[in-house]
Amino acid sequence: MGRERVTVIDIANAAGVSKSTVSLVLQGSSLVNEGTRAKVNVAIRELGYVYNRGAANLRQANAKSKIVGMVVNDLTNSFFAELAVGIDSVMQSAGYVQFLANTGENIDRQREVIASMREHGISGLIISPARGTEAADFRALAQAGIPVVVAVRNVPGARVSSLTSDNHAGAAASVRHLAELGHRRIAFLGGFPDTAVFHERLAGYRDALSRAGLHFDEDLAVGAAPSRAGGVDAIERAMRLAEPPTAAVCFNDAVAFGVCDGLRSRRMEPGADFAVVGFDDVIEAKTAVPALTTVSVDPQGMGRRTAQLLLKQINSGTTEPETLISNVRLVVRESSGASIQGGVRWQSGV
Amino acid sequence: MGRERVTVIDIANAAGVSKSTVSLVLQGSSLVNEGTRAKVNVAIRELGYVYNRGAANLRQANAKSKIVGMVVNDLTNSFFAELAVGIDSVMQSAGYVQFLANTGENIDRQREVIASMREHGISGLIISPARGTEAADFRALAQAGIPVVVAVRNVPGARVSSLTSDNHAGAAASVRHLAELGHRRIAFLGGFPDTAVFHERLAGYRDALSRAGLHFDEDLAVGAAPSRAGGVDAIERAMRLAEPPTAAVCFNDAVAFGVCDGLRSRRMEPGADFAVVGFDDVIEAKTAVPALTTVSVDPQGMGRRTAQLLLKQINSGTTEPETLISNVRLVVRESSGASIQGGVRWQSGV
DNA sequence: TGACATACTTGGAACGTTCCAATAAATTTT
DNA sequence: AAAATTTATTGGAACGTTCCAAGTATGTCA
Repeated sequence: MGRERVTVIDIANAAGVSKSTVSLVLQGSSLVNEGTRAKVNVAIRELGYVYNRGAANLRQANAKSKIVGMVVNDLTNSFFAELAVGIDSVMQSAGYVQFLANTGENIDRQREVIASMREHGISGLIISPARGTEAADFRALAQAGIPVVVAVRNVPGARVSSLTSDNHAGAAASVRHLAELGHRRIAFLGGFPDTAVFHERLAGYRDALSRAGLHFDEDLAVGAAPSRAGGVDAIERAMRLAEPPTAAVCFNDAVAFGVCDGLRSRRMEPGADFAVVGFDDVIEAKTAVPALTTVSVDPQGMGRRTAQLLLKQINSGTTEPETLISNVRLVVRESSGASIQGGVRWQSGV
Repeated sequence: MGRERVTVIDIANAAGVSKSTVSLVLQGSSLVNEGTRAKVNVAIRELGYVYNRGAANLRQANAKSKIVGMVVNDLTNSFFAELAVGIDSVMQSAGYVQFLANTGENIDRQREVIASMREHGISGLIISPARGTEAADFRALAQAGIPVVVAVRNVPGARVSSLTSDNHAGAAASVRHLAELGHRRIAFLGGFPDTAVFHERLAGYRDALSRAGLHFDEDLAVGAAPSRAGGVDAIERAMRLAEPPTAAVCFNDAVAFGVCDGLRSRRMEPGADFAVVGFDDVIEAKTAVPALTTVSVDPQGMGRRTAQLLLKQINSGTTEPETLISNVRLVVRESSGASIQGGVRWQSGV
């Protein structure tokens, strides 16, 4: 099995040239004669030579390693899986290969994997940070001149690039949609008030409310875990109000599904008796019953843009932070009660 | 920014010892005096030293690189995302870091990423191969003594380890379940007949059929793309038969969801008017309406086992192929019509 | 013809680590 | 007290590549 490694020297001998010439061929230099190049390439093929990037990278200390790191907080969430696919497609085309690590919101794991990736010589990092990530977690990388792009979630105070979705606009569009359908009591359900994402979405909600001539009722903004269970909880608290809402903008799709569950246990049908709007447009959103009206953020596209941003920073050698905001768009389906009419109900998502 | 790299020599000078001693400390050797070790560790911390695994790996040519590769055919499929998470958790604990690449069933991409990973010095590869992968695609790796584990899908004729789920048993259990509910016309829907997985599941279906005293009707086995659209297609063809089925074992969950869609467009309610069983137990299976009865293969657990198998091979230095089959279990939910009774319906999956 | 440019090719040093054989100092054995 | 053993430390070579300065032919110009 494990034969001895074939090196440039072996192919130099086989081709009757020096190792320097072989190196030039490998780099596609125009300095080398066509005939020599052909001889070398033959030898490469015949001996089954495999380029050793580790060695190459060791020599050119300053140069880039063609490896980037990618750290996500929860890969089982299809949003992040899609994000990863988007990033991967761009990186592959650029000749990069990527490390992937899942932190599962565990901040110690996150620190470990970042350190490990650094030892392996990544030339850039894309991270969807675990909850509780601090600016300090990126300081070492920044000091070493390794560009970092934070995706999806923001880390307050960190001087790194970021790409987030337009939370403000998304929430605002949801409110506008519900107001146009005639709703006057629109709730904002779910989410932890200690995150930047929460505040951005809440602000979009408030702004659109006042723009629609509705006043902001503090009781209608009910925080809860950004999960299905949190959604159940939130809708229950909201419906116990003296003047309950007739519609809700939810923090994300998971909350929206929970709200639907909660409504049903009160014998109300989402879409018909109460309008629900989500955020994220996860895969299940369009196949759920009723199909979820939600804000689509195109995770793959976001992944691609994130990758491009990182590549730009790697190539330019700058660590100057850049902040991008990804457009979102409201996808109207059934849960907001707008499209329920004759038959369409079962067709969507096919 | 990009300060000069701190090397063992720098910390050797700072600590007043030789680079060799620093190296010993880094490797946790017991040869070095406690006091010296402490001095060195202080210097490491103060200078912000980062271990250069590339250089280390270059020296110990034979040794393992602490990098493994992972290639999947479709990361957007939550099955593979979960598989990746399972692999990741084991690899992280073992101090490995993994490359991830998504091929999207594109065999050329697959070849490229495998080559690229090899240049980067992976010491093992886990792959869920793209359709059309041949044994030859792994030959170079095998020759270099790099262990390969094929997961989920088999590659005929390849002398590499594999870990697949027990397709035969899963399909058989589904049939048994449906037969016990009184169904006599049970269809097998979806899947491409040119894959090993298809044949294994079909064989399980046939065996269980005859064991239940039912005869195999060729018309009831209808192939189709293993996707939601394929499921719609398959159920439509099946229902047009002179003697249509009353239940179906589906190739996978995507097909099962398509079958549900198709049934509804014929005004039949899956679970009540027709029994549907899926395969895979993807995340959406339990939250769908009706919740899907399906064969659970525990993708995360499979990922963990796959990773363990690869680690074993890396550590033992053997490329001797090993074939593992992962247990499966039928999860009875609503779509097979077995559990619909008073209230439970909306509770599941919350 | 000699000076000079052009087109290739090359040996050796360097990158940051580990390993080996050698050494020095402290301790034990004879 | 010399020899042997143990305990700690070390300089230099090596891993596979790239880069640099320098080399050898050729061809061109005055």
